[in-house]
Amino acid sequence: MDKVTTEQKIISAADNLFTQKGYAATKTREIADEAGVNLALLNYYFGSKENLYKKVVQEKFRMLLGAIGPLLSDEKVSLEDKIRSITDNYTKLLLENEELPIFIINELTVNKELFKDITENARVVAQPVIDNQLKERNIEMSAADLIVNTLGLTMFPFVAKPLIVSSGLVKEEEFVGFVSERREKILEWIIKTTK
Amino acid sequence: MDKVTTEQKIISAADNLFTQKGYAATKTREIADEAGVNLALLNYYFGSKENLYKKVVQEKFRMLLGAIGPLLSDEKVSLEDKIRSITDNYTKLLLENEELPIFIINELTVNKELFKDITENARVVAQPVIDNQLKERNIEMSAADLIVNTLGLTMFPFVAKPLIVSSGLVKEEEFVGFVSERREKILEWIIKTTK
DNA sequence: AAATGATTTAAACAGTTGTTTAAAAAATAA
DNA sequence: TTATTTTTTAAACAACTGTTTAAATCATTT
Repeated sequence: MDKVTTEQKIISAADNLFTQKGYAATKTREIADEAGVNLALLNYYFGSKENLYKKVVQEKFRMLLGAIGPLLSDEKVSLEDKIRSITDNYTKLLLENEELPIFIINELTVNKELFKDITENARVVAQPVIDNQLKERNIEMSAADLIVNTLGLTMFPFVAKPLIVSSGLVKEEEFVGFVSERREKILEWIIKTTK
Repeated sequence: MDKVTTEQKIISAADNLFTQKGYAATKTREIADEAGVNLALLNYYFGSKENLYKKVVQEKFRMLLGAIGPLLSDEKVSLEDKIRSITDNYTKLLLENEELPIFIINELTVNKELFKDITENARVVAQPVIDNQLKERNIEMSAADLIVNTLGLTMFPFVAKPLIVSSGLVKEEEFVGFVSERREKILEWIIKTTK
């Protein structure tokens, strides 16, 4: 009873190809082939390549922001828990979607126009809350630095994976272990930097 | 006496467009237009679009690796000086070439084939040296973590700039100040994490 | 000045691109 | 069943792609 609709087949194929090769390098005929579907059906169901792309991008954005967005601005969540949430949620998410940050960042750079409507709704209002929490505990670091450091230590290995692996710093087969072990260390590191 | 050769005009235009929009989205006619040069001259001087692209990529790679490569494996350079060199050199380099890391990382992901010959010559052999320096000073951190942390804290703001700015964490006009101030703090942070 | 080579040009080439069309097939409703 | 709508198909479309051609222009050498 597994009825995969034509729309789903197309979305899934488009997802694979767009995240792998980017917007411009992905051809509509490729998507149709990978989906095992007639070319004209892309336009029948989604109108245009650009529209199909936006569908994929919006979903990726939700994944990336939904993983931490609400948590950060919650006053009842302690600083430690926030940091732990970021590292835990993102390490888990990115292990399952290694291509996610590169795709988001690159397409955000290359296709700025296509993203405007999405990013305008994504403003994080967490800064004042975190600034307060830092002040209460007499930590002199800014919220921006704290968040960027936590995100950087967590996400950078995934973003720079091709660089890290090709330079021999971490071998491909060690990568999962490498980032998994970091997950536990990052909270300790971050706490040390605030003292 | 400023004779800019046709080759230079083409390379410069190609550099701009490739780093801005990636390989597939950049059209040869665009490059010719931006260079103010006849379309056929791209092939006359560089043979093909792919060849022209490789010229640009190799130069970018040299910039990114040349900035720290030799330093890291030098036993006479202390750990502190290595970290300081990474943050200083990269902050300076990336302030002048903000698009560099995204370009390298993305094209390394999307156009793996085009990079094989380049990356194979780029192996960093710094790990054993740094591991020794860490052991001598009774620091329990691994070389991989130390390098990834230092690179991450330094480069991540540039890599994730579109994300950081569009989320409102740091405003566009504050960005230069933000990364400049981080440059001095990163060494302190890194040292704290090793204690 | 004439001859030779390097550079530049406009035009054309063959293949690819995203999209549309009109007819066929399949699914649903009457 | 027949009628109607939805889905799928093969073919065509016009525009765009990277590249090549052959002639024109320019610079250099004899």
